[in-house]
Amino acid sequence: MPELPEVEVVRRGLERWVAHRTVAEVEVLHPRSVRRHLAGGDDFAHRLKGQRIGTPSRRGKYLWIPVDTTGTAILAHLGMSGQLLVQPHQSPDEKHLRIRVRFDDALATELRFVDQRTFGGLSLHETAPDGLPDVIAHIARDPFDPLFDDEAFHQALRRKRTTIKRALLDQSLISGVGNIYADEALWRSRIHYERPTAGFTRPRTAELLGHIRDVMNAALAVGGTSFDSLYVNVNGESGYFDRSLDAYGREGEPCRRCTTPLRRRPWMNRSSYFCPSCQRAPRVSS
DNA sequence: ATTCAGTCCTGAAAGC
DNA sequence: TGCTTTCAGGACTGAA
Repeated sequence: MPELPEVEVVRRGLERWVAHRTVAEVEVLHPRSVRRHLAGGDDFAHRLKGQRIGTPSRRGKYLWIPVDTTGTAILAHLGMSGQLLVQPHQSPDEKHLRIRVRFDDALATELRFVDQRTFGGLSLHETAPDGLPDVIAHIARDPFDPLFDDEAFHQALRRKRTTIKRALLDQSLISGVGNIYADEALWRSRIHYERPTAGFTRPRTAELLGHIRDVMNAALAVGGTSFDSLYVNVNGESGYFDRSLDAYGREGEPCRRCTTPLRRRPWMNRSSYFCPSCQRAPRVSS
């Protein structure tokens, strides 16, 4: 489940292996993987052919590669199971290969978008003067963006009538945080996922942001998180951070702070993992 | 305006 | 054994 650290690992791989190459041909093998490209797969392939691509950027879980001189960029989202692989031409096609990009050079490698569940995809979009693809203008800066505004984030939390985990997953407030790192950062902060944001104090917001940055930095340091081999980075290597998780996926296992068994609660069609002792539920709900 | 449930998808694992 | 059900969940859509 790629979140910010995993996407950043992919971005770095793309920067190393495909930046500044010229596209020879694009093959779209599944229409759903280009569904955000409204003109369709043929148009996507045609527009990229012969174009030189630039250095990849990232905001939250989105990454994009500018297409030189066109004012557009290839936007990528990995969804749940997407991978961007750089593979030798002769490497056999992956079972869930959705898009292939061949290059006009002698490196003998191609870029492949592989995605079992097809929640992710590639598309081409116009870019704003700052380079941001227009369709992700609503995505907030992520906590590693130098222009992320901690104070503005705090004030936004205070204004909302929602609970903290919903807010963390709201990509228009803060981007890059998904279910896993939300649970991890809340555990580190000893905050229950249903705590209302309206009552957050400035120190509490600051501590939470600090833990979000810490846990994501730790994941980045080991190359991302992997649970079931669905996530592989651009060089085909899995991350190992899952062994370091303190909350996510640890139902019934002892809290590493207080030994209380962790709990799992169904939450918004997914799960929340927490320590019932360290992370006390707010007094009343609704 | 804001919040929130429903929807998409595949395959592993659990249930019967 | 083999079929059916459940679960994983990011982000968009449209309803309340």
